[in-house]
Amino acid sequence: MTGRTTPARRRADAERNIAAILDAATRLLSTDPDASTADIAQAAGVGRVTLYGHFPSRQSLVEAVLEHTITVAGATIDDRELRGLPAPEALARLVRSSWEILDRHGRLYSAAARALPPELIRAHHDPVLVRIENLIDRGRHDGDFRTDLPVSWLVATFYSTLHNAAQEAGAGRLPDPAPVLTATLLSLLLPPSDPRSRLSSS
Amino acid sequence: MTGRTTPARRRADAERNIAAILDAATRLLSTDPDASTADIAQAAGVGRVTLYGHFPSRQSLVEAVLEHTITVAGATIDDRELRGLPAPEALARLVRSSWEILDRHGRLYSAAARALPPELIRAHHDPVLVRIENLIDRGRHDGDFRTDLPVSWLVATFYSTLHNAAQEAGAGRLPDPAPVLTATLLSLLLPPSDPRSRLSSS
DNA sequence: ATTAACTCGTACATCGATGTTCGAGTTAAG
DNA sequence: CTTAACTCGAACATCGATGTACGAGTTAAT
Repeated sequence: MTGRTTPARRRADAERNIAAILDAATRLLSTDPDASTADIAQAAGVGRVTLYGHFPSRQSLVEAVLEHTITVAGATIDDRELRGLPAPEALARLVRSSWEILDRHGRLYSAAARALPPELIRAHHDPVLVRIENLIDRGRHDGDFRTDLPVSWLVATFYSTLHNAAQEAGAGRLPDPAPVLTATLLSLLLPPSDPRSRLSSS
Repeated sequence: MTGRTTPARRRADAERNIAAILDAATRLLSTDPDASTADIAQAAGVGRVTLYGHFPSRQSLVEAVLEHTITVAGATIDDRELRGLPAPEALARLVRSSWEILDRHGRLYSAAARALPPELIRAHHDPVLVRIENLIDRGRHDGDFRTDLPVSWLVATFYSTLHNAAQEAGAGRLPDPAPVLTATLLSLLLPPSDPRSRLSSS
């Protein structure tokens, strides 16, 4: 609820600052989930009081950032062109083009999890997560992805691996993440040929 | 430096409390990396002052916990019996028997990363991490594990997946983690048969 | 039984972060 | 140009966490 019930016409000035704050908060919170409002305000080139003028509490700011990130990521990860492709190819392209955005999305998501009550998190529908899940699901139905492991596990591992790659890349231990990431994710998702890596459906 | 330069004979009483504090700290910090000294003291059944009597600062406590965890994990993950086995089999057994300990080790490690300066972290040699790396390395030399991805990446992904499994299991989304985890890790480590999941060595 | 080690609660100083208030200055909008 | 919206810094209250000081009570060791 960042106040869009009434049009609430703001001055151009204010609008600009709100955007700057949101942007700075997104940037800072994705690297340090515990960034202070003071840091965020400074990074946005704005007084701390101004920040509180627009966001009544730190929590509401985090919430707005979450919503903002979900929107941005959802717009960027436009999968219309991926619809026609076989799932493995679609996933490879998706990762190659936007693993960074996906990772930031994931980080912000867990930053929000630290600062927001769980029910508030769950209240935000997350189209990105849904899309990933749909993609994996489609691959399974087409026989391109493995079906011996639960979908929820595959999705979780997908994000976990993404985050891991971003960490490693950030630490300089992984110069060119995209290809490595793609290979790893496909190893995870493609049907296992070796029986040792197949879950025996006891 | 938790003071083992001189024998420093302590009263049985004190010894017991130190153990209790260390134990409680390990327990709390592995779930919440930001647990307060007050919480830890209470969980240990000890006054906060007593805690500071043994550990001059929160930081030194975290450091002691890290060392303690490394020792315990190192003792439990005794791999003598795994030496003779082929790497994939060894890894499967290792995961099946001690993924929880490995995960706790990983969590504490990242908890320590939050509270300790990086150079202090690096100062603690970590036999567990080394062993995992050795195991993966051995598998690669034997032709059992893939060589198209960097070892450092495989190790990082190993831990990341472990942690992910613990998260999912904790949230009740993964009733029986061990087999799923084993299948996932082997998919990651075994040489890829499908060229789509193999890193093209450009 | 004596002593030294240890424990405990309470109280206090400090620090950093959140959120609020005030008042004076700027700036967009009509 | 006038007004209302907005911004800003400084100051303040509050809170929780860390770390210290004191003093009286327990408890292990010899």
